[in-house]
Amino acid sequence: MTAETPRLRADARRNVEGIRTAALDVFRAHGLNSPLDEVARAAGVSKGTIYHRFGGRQGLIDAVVEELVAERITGIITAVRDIEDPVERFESYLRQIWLLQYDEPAANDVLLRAMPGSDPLVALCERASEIAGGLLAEAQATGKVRDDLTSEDVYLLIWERGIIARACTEQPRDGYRRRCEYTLRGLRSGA
Amino acid sequence: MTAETPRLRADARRNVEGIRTAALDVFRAHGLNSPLDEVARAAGVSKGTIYHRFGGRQGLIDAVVEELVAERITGIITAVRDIEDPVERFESYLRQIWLLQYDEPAANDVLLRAMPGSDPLVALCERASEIAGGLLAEAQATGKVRDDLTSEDVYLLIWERGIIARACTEQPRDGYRRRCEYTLRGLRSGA
DNA sequence: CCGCAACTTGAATCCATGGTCAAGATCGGC
DNA sequence: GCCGATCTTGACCATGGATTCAAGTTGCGG
Repeated sequence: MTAETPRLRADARRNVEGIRTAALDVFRAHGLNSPLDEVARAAGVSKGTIYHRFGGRQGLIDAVVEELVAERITGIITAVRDIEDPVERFESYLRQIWLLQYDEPAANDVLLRAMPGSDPLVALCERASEIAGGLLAEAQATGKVRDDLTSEDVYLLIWERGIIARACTEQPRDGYRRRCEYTLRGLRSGA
Repeated sequence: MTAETPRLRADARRNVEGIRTAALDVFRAHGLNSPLDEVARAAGVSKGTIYHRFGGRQGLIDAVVEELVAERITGIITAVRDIEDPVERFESYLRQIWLLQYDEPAANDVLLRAMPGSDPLVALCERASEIAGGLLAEAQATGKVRDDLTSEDVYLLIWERGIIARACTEQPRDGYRRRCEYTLRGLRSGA
């Protein structure tokens, strides 16, 4: 694993690292659809180099996604496990995912399945979806969460938030968060 | 008012009408950002003619917006007036606006204030916002609607729905509607 | 019917982005 | 140090939409 490829020339290795770093910055700030030109500029190379080294946007994303996003999402998944109350657990999961979508455009792109070509991403999304389904079922079992809510709904609620978060750059985080709470509140069983 | 402009030649008048009609169709179907090419094709003229006659997208929009959208929105406003229960009235207003946003991309563009240059649109939006504020206040007075909800929130809830509706083309109307209900439900006072 | 003003056209320009590639620059083994 | 293999560059093409305008077409008053 340390040297599967014939080994790169020193300058190439330096560039690969520089590009990865730049991509992390740019993607974090503006999402996975940022112009590659911008990444190139940030890395101090020309975009041709990115295509040469990573084969295009998809390859570049694959090369940084783990560090960029995966740990954030798995972090939420594990953090939520410790919560006792199933309702609390379910709501906390959604809340955190929704905030992640606001805070990290790149994570948002991943959750929106904006990159259907990337295997690790798809896997991650599916894992998250399954988890959400489980949390939902447990929460519903308490009778405190609407039972007409489906896994599909939850997926779509996340999708909707993603769309919003994308457009939200200007909007203050606090209002966003509050409106998330309203929706969350609406998922509880009726009075 | 019948003939302020020197009077158009017959073919020009015919074209103006044709373009207006085509624009109504196209805008209704794909929103106010549809390529002008498409409008031109539908009208059987070249896009140059649209620029010549209307001075560009903005002018074209101004020329059709009344017929396109205004009556839909004012229709909702008046329809809602007859509802007795303030809570019901408020919720019905939101519900109908949200569905309008799904059903008519053009109306949605208007509500999203996507065209800040057009006076009648801005006026219409402001009127709608005021109405919404009033409905909210009355609904809150019953104690059945969260009193931490602000007019600003309501505006933003509509904005959020608009963003979603824009991206929603594929999504079934029914799910959209259901998720609207969830949010609506979340606006009621807590248990 | 003429002839000009009014109209229309579509080719041209611009912009922003994704993506490619021949040619020149540089590394590093010998 | 030399020279070929490896890298990088930046100019180039393509796409899709907005916008303009010179040149050609057409209505219509006289």
